[in-house]
Amino acid sequence: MGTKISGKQQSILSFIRDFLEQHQFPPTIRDIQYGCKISSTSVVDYNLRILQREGYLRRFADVSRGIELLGENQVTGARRDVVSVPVFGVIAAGQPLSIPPSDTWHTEEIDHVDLPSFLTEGKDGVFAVRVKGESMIDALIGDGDLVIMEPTNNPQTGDMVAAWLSDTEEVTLKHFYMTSGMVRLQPANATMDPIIVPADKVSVQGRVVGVVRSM
Amino acid sequence: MGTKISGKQQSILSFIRDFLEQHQFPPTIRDIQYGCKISSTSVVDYNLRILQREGYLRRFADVSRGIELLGENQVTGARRDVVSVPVFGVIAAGQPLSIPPSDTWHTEEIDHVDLPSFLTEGKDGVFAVRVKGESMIDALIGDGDLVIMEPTNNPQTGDMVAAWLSDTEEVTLKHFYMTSGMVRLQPANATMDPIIVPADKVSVQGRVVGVVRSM
DNA sequence: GTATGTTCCGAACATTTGTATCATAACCAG
DNA sequence: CTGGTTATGATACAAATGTTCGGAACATAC
Repeated sequence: MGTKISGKQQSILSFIRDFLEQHQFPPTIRDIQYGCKISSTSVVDYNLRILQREGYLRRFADVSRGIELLGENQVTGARRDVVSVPVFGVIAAGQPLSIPPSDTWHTEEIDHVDLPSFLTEGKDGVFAVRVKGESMIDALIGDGDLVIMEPTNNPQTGDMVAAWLSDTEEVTLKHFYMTSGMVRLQPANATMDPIIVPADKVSVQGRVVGVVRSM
Repeated sequence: MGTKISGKQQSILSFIRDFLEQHQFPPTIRDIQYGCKISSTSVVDYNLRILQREGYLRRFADVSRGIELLGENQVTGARRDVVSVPVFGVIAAGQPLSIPPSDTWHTEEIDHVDLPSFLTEGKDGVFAVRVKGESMIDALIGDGDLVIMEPTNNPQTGDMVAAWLSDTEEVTLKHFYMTSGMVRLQPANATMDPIIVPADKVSVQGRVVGVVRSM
């Protein structure tokens, strides 16, 4: 930001921020006028133009309340870095994880948790599962951890996936490698042996994109 | 919420949510009209009244874009389930972790990350440290993980703490037990041996309250 | 069928609200 | 002081936008 801004501009900026906190929409020019005890709408407009030129905010012409705070000033911005994802019951070694159809995700029955957006960036349909038991310690995942997953049917080589093994009837979290009809599931802990099974005995239920542990 | 809402109302609601995501202000009646392919503004108004009556949103009479989403639907707003915490460099086995004074936390030099509030609930002065290296795998913590900590000098028995061992000059994350002048540091992995050292050779730098892993 | 309530339509209306204009004051360098 | 830019004021205008209203279309119950 090139220049420093005047006291009046500072006051306008923080008024907009406060207004945005209280209501859920930006103020009008006149809201700012009264809020900052400015004598005329044109003065507000004048200063808003400067604030825009200096990169503090963005305006939309002819749009009522068309003010968007930028960068540091963003009030909703911090909250915008958050994504609410549904939590589907528990995942344990001995039971498949059932994923409800996505149109039911927003009912009250399903618990949600807010996650920082860097966990879900670029992913789609992300959901979370609570881990029960110690069966996934080899993936550095313990009892009570929240595993963040992205649904997928064709994982990339090396991805950590939640895989259902139809032979042993269990879910496991391992790194995925596909080689000529066979699937190798490699524990994150290198000292442990991989599982190698025919591709048709494995169904991948999702790709692990993150883990959250709370103590 | 008492009644179920119609498909059109559902569509209006999610349009508002999407609009709020993209811009930083709610849509006008006509925005909704075109966005949801509704034939008249009065129909939008009609359905908005219902949505308000059912508690999905709140409207401000005669105020342009005077729509506020409520509860579940809230995109931006008085939502406080997120906390922004500072991230202090890296923590590695071989180096002490230096915690800057708290009055410098909000400068731009320091990286921040938004965390779901359930991780920091009831805690004070929470900060995060990025883990480098595999030295903490016995605590189910891997390379690149983000460890969330609460500063403390007198940890409770059983807490997982970040401890600096002055003898070996290293930081380690272990469960803390104090017995008559001696401190026992117990790895989370039960098969590994605890470290037992005199209390004056240990300085506890913080209590681990959570872990976040992103892949 | 009739009756009744809900949902929708189109258009007109009234207010809100951004923008433009012009004049004046304040400031600053020369 | 004098010319320039910058900041302020008051007001008017036009576009954006919420609201209203009579009636049509549709469903549901009697």
